[in-house]
Amino acid sequence: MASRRPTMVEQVRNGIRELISDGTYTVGDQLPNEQQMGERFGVSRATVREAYRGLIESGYLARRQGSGTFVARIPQQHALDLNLSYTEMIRAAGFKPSIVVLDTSVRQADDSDLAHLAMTPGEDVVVVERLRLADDRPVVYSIDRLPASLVPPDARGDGFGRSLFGLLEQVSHGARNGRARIKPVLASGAPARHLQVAKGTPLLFFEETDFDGAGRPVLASSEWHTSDVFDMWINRKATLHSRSL
Amino acid sequence: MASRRPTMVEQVRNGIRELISDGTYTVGDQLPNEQQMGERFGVSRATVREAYRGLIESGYLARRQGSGTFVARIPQQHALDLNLSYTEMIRAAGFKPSIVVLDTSVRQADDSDLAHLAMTPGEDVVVVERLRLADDRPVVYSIDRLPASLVPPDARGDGFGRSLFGLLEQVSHGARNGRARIKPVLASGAPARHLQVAKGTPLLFFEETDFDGAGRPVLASSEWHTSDVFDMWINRKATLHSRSL
DNA sequence: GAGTGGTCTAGACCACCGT
DNA sequence: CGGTGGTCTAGACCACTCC
Repeated sequence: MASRRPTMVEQVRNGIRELISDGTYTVGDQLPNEQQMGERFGVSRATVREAYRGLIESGYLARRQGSGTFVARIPQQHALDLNLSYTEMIRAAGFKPSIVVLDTSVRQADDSDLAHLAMTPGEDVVVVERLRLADDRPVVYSIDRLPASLVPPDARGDGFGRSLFGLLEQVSHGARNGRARIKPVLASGAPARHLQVAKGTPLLFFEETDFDGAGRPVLASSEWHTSDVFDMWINRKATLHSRSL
Repeated sequence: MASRRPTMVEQVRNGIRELISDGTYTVGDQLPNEQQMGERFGVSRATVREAYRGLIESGYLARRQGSGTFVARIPQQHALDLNLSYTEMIRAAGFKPSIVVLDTSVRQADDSDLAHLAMTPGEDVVVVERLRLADDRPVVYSIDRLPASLVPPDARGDGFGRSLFGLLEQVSHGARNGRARIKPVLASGAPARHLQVAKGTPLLFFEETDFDGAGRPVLASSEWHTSDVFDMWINRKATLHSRSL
């Protein structure tokens, strides 16, 4: 796993991040235009443009045609659409994140697994039940499933006995994008018990599938979220939907 | 308001959409590579790349490095992050959308308006209370506020008496992106009554601000959503958050 | 009108994927 | 290995915003 030489775009992107974090530019400021920034880093305008694009997509910058590129007014670190990692979200919201593994097991894939994880009948799935905490307050109770075939062969001894959790961490770091169905529900049973809320408390329920870079499903999760510790955000944008499609 | 000449990128984008909607390529198919598609439309590779990029961002296509560009497996028309228009979402989910205006009024901006809509004390806001239906079943009850200053001068006669709703339509079509805080709540009061659900039914509550192309807030909404008529989706993606920012 | 981002070209080389 | 997308350059002109 030799570390790759960073691309020009990455170098420029990191350079810009540094210019912001060291206070050279701050929230609301206009950045140098694409040409000037290119000269500063010794790259072409197209390269700066690509670097800016990435920072815009992750919410750091905002572009306004005809006027300039600006440091975004609102830090959007814990928007659901820009982050797959609850650990990061909790940290970005200003809390200390932690995770408790409640249970781990291995079983045969059921119909839901076959559908969500593109598995074939008879394959095994690994199931992990976890609780996430923000400053020791429970905020997410989740049941995660992943194909056992994603386990490296050398870790498959005695029924995955050792660290299913480490495995899951490894898999979830490989996840690049996901698709969540969201739904409001009333707390009851295990979610209510683990999140330490009264039955009937409103919770957010997510049914999510995460995919790796190649578009393969690697993780299916059912998650129950409390809403009182920190806010959940979604960035929305209009896309031009053609009538013909 | 002369209609602009479509750019090459737009032409290519529409051409590709047509190739998909007429069945030349279907879900899961690999598209011609960037070079070939460029030859087909008589444009450079960079132009095709930009067209592909837009279609990927709106969920129609998926790119896999080293293998190709494909028609996305899953139509994502009614994902919350890719669509600002509930009318479109309802339609995409296969229902007939309609809207009932329950009430319209004008009042002075309160503190919440000042904060969300970047207004100055003493300005007026227009308030519209609406109910959206999917095949005549109520699905969203909302209270929308917008700065009265967005009303064209010639429509400002007698306290905006005529069609506040048409005005809101006009403004909301100008909205390009938004930011929603989501929260699960229990139905009660006006939302329960208008959505025709029992008190205590779990609802999704959105507190949303929408912005125009220049980043100006144009619309602040409080929305209560039922979850039983159609599903709400969020597309999520991992973004590389630097530790320094 | 000056300055900005938006589009576009032609060509090059690299990194990754599958066979 | 061949084919794909990913990166990068140098230069040009257009469209928009704001003074």
